[in-house]
Amino acid sequence: MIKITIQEVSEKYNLTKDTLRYYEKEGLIGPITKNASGVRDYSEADLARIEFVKCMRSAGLSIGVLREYMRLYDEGDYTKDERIKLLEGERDALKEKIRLMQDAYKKLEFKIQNYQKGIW
Amino acid sequence: MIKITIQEVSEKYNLTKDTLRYYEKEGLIGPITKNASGVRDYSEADLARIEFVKCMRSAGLSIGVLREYMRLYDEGDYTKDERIKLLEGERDALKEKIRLMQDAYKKLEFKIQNYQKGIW
DNA sequence: TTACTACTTATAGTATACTCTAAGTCAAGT
DNA sequence: ACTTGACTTAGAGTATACTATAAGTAGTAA
Repeated sequence: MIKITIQEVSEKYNLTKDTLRYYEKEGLIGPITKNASGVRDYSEADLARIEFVKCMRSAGLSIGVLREYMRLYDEGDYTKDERIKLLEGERDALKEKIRLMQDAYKKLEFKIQNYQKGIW
Repeated sequence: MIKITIQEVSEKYNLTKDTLRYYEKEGLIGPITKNASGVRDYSEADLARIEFVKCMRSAGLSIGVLREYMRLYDEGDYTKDERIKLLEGERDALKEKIRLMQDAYKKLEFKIQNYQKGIW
């Protein structure tokens, strides 16, 4: 009866079962359908959303922002513009973060290459 | 008598005074010399280190890693190889993080450009 | 001298994102 | 029937990085 268990999802995306339940509780994914015994059965759509959430979390988007985005989505089509604005804001913040990290990367690389000349 | 106050450093680097004292307590900077009244007076070398720490923090290097690096530095020249290894490790981790963020950036950009086609 | 402001310390509190524990349920194998 | 193992929940605990509070000191201006 159960097709995709939390165990399988956990292994596929390298997220702990606790994290998957936590994301669900926080409204980032799901609610996941459960069988008669209350056991979760993930759909393909659930998996696609998990992949998206994982990707965004790895880029530093907060739980709060992702929850807000999903909340807007659930509110209906009329929130589309607001959702796009939210995504644009996150995209711009991400761009700046990437810039800072690339700057740090260059500094680290220089420091490693010229270590003897460094102060610390 | 005092040349560079915590107030000035705070404004120059856009770090709160609390954060500057916190970094010092955690061994990331200083110890900063204090005048007879116990008030901090930052040197140019202190500032350079603060700038480095700020840059590395903005890239996500942890307090723990930066403390460890400074601890090794204080231990002496013989820790040089270990320090370089530490920096190389952080550089590689940073590279991977930049990759993940660029991936998320592209996904976000695509989602924004093709919003109507998206699922959420 | 008094008032004000900026500094000091130690310690407590907050935000974020998990991560773990306890107690219990359920289905399958022996 | 019993044991095993994976699932469930609610809620507590942890790690990281600040951030705020309280109580006190020191220097300056009126």
